[in-house]
Amino acid sequence: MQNSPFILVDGSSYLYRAYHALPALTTSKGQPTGAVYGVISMLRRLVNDYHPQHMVVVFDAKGKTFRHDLYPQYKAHRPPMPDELIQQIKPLHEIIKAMRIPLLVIEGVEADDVIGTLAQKAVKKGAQVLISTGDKDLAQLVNANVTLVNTMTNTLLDRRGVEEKFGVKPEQIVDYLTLIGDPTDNIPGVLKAGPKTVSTWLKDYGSLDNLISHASEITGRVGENLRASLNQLPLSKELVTIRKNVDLDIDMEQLVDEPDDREKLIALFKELEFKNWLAELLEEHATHHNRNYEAILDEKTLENEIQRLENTGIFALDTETTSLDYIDAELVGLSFSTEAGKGVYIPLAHQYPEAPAQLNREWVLGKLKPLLENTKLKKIGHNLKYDKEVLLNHHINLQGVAFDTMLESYVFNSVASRHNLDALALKYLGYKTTTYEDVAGRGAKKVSFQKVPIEKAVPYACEDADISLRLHQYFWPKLEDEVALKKVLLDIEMPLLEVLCKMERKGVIVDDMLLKQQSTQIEKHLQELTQKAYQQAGIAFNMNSPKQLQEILYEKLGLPILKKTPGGQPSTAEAVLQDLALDFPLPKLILEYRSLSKLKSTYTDRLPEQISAKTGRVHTSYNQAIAATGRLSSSDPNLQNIPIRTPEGRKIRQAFIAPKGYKLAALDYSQIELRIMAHLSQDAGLIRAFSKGSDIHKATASEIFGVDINKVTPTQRRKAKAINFGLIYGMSAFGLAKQIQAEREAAQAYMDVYFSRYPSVKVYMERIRQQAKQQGYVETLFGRRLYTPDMKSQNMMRRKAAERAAINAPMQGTAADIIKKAMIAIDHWITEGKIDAHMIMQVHDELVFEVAEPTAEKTVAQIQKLMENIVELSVPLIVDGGIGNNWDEAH
DNA sequence: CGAACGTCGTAC
DNA sequence: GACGTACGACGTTCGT
Repeated sequence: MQNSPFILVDGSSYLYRAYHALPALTTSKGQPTGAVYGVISMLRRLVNDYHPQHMVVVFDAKGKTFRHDLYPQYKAHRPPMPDELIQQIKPLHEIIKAMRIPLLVIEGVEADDVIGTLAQKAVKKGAQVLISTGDKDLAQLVNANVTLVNTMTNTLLDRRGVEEKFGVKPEQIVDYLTLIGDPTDNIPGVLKAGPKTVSTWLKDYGSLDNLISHASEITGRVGENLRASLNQLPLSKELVTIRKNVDLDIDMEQLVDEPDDREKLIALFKELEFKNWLAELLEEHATHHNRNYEAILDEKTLENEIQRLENTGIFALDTETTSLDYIDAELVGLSFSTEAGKGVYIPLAHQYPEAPAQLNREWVLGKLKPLLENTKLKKIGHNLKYDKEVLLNHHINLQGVAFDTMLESYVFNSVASRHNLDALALKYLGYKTTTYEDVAGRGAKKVSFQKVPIEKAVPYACEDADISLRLHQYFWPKLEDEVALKKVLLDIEMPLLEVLCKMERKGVIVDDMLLKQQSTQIEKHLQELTQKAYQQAGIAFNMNSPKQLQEILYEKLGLPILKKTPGGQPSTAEAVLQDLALDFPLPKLILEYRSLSKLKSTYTDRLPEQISAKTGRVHTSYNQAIAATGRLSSSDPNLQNIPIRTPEGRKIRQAFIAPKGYKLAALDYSQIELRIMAHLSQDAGLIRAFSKGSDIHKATASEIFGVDINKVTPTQRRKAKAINFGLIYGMSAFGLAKQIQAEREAAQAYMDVYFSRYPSVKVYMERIRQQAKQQGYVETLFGRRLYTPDMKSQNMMRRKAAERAAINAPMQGTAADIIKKAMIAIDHWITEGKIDAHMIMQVHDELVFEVAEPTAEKTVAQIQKLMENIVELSVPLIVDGGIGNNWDEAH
């Protein structure tokens, strides 16, 4: 480093070259960035290659220079700088400043002259100078101490290099350039004298002066041209000569490359969408950041740490485990953080050759148990439901779970695509975390966390606790300021975390023998269907492949194309096949095949595989921070989409059974979203219908078809039902038409009549649209917020979709809030009353319980009351309940 | 060979 | 183009 050169960068030459050489990059907003990118990548390379202590970037100033005074036609033919280039100068200068590289723009002189002067000064101070430029003119500055580098082409030019390239010595470059001239700068040379001729002349005569004295000796046309140019050559020489004595009031010692202004640089890279550099910067940010992470490997340190955590009273924690599956997961280590930037990691079960001795897991957990189970010590973490479950595997019941940053993020803005720690750190803290893949590998190379070396595990694990703490420090003040959001977090989501934890761990018994029987039956049926289909098609094909099916149906058999997929392909979707099935046999077979094959692959085959060997039950994961509206989602397996609508599908529910001495009870809210619509819109007609306890679809049919409620036909009710559901989903007349197989105009007429009968519903929908557009979000009854950024999208489709989502969200979201509140209340009631019942499943508007047989009826009746009275609306909430030996029977 | 994507189908 | 919210199976395509 001591010998690092003094680097002078000819910014202007690179700016032009980058602009012309590189593709015209722009940001998504259309700001041109190609030239900035080119110049900055060149600067970054220089810094990386040379680690210079002294460096300066020089740009031409705007306006005239002394050369214009000498020669008015100087650069007269230069076209003005293109707009796209002008726009890039400011951001470029800003980035260079943020990189803390000194930047010079001197009025009245060109960058070359500044560089020439600085080079001279630096050499006098004994420095080796490296001039980075794309301009050959600067070759005149090369000497024993000054070298050129073209960072774009990666070529160095020292004395020998100059001789090789130009055929003359560096001292002769000025004369060389004078004789050749420079058409771009409008500097005249000798006509017809190019590089070859001129280098020969200079080899023979040594210098321009000597050549001029012997001008008469030069033969031919060029000789004549030379003699004709004699008068203006001195001027040309003056123009091409780079000044080394510009008056610069600059202290060379101050031209120092300093550490970046990270924040500024991050902001600029974000703005210009230089994503790779941004990521790199954030990564460095993480590794270079002032962090204090330590492993705890001895008893004394652990005891001190426990004392410290107790004294602090609130801390973040995270667990490292052997598996993502919370039932099987075992602890590999634990991390804690009490202060941003600090963290400790207690490795407990790292196993690899040369792994250092770690504290005994049982001993550590014994020590930590009082701390973790202390309700007064507040815990912060990210997705603590998982940590709580893992700790339960070690007989520790984590208490004092005060803040879950995943839920904080979700309540703060549920629309964010993901709420995982890495994404949040980047989004809200500008912090690039070390990912699990970074320490444990990915794909085939992925190893268990046990195999991760402790020195790698420490920064990873501590970071998780540390970042969670910092995220809490970010979110909490913002949530505290918004009373409704704060309540959603503290009164709904945080308590629900505990309820879901119990439900997941309890699991549900699935009769695998029954499902396997069903699989066998389905398989037989599928075989038959396949054979029939092959006969119809005249060829064997993969019934599961939409692509092959498409070829058979539309190309081979020439069936009419009724609809195309968004990708432009003829659709083989259910609705389409249903239409085709009216006239052709194959589509009907396919439909039957598909529905059975779906049942088999997704349910009857898969569910038995998902029974835990450890508990003999199926344990789903309820995800609390996925659905933008506030609903839960379920996965691994998804127990929220078990079939019910068809008899064959329904049979799968018969495999969900209760243990001995218990029954399954299912309770669901009747028409909850429509009731919420009645409440939110305060539509008198709708409220009246619900209050009377009418069949709501019949009531609607009675209104829109103008018949007595007792005279409503099944068809009328079906249509009314379609309208009711369509409203909740923001459906258009087109959608409704398709749903009820009517003309668009007819559907529109139904909707018009509906709105005239229920005018407040129309007002309400319009109000929601307005609200979504103006304030950018809509709310549930309890103030849960859903942002609707696409309401202002230029894209009509996105805008319309955003409108529908905005209309649906308050209803779907309020329903979600209500059932969540009910779950919390029921859990509380079961615990307090020591009721022999377990909540085991939630399916959006339905709760499923295992209830002890003798008191099943009574228990269900009480749960029903709790559910119905959890909130008072302008219309009654009705809960239907059932009890049975399996889930199907319980309905 | 696995990741990413598209299509389809199940639920509320 | 046209119905909101999810999860997941399967096939296809793409890149390592």
